[in-house]
Amino acid sequence: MTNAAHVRLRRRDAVLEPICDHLLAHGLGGSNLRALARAADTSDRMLLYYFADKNDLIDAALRRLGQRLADRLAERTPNKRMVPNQLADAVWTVIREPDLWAYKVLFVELVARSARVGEPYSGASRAITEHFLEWVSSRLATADDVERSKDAMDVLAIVDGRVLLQMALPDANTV
Amino acid sequence: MTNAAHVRLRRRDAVLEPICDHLLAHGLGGSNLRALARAADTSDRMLLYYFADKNDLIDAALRRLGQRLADRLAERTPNKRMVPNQLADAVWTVIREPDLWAYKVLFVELVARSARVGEPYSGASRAITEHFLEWVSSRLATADDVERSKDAMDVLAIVDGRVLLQMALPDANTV
DNA sequence: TCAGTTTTGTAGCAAGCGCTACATAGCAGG
DNA sequence: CCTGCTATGTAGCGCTTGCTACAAAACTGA
Repeated sequence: MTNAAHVRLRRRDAVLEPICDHLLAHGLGGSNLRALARAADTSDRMLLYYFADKNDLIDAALRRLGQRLADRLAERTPNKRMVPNQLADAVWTVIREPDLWAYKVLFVELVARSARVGEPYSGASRAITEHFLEWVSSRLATADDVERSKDAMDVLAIVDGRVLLQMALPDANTV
Repeated sequence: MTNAAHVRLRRRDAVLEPICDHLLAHGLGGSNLRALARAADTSDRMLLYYFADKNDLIDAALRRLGQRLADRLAERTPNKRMVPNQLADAVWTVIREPDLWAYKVLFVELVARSARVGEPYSGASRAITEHFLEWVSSRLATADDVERSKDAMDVLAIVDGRVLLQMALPDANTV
């Protein structure tokens, strides 16, 4: 019956939200099935009923987090097209707010894993990055398409570079 | 007797080299005591004889790796003082060579852990970063001291940003 | 040679992990 | 009410991990 499958999908979807929050708060390393189940007020047994395996669950959660980050950024960022350096500064300013900062910390962990472990991390990190790049691109004033996508990569590199430095030297005089 | 302790220290030192290599090749996540022992042609039992515990071992290895990275960079980089963008490009060019690239991948994993786990990762990542900053600073043409150390942070941020982007999108047209 | 110390091997513990087998409870249609 | 499917709890397996207990070997100084 299609209805049964449908209910399962809705449940799956609902459970994903608290799991994303747990992921943000404790990172990939602090997210085993039992802890995630507790966060979602269910059991590890049920998580593996909704999702094929842990990778499937993590993949879904990470993609949703990518979406959430882009949304929150869009909300808090001036809605006009800018020059690369302007945009980088704007994003950098917003992203240091504590709730958004957690996304970037998680992202760094994700990229590290994607380089070592591969799936599901590499797929998710690629998707999130491309998604982010697209959004950055949409806020850039650069006219030429090719040039604009290059600029977008520059913006992302600038922001991520500062993020990494800030993480390594938490109390350095921030730029 | 001092001699015994001395021998132990030498042994400790010798064992560290292959462990660094293993760390570079397999990352922190792929480095449990048994694997590290195999790499160093000894036993986990002996590693815990030379070092207080795993954290102690990892800490020592990471600090040595920081030293090694700075040395290798110095070898392959023009020995003259440069403007920030010049230096960033020079470092970026060198660091993409495969053997040096592994250092940066490991560094990203390290920073991710330092933000979540704390010691020994935060101590090591701070030490490595400061060491690196000092070296960058020594290659900068900037006259004023304060200004130069700011420039050094810029250089590091630029390079690390490109590293992270490259890791997330491995087959993107590199800048 | 012998006592005492340092070094090393063997074996295994306790905890955590992803995942599964099995049984039950709940609910649907006939 | 009965039958069959869906949903969920319980228990635990097999594996990995950091670390340790214990004893034997190897060495050292007298």
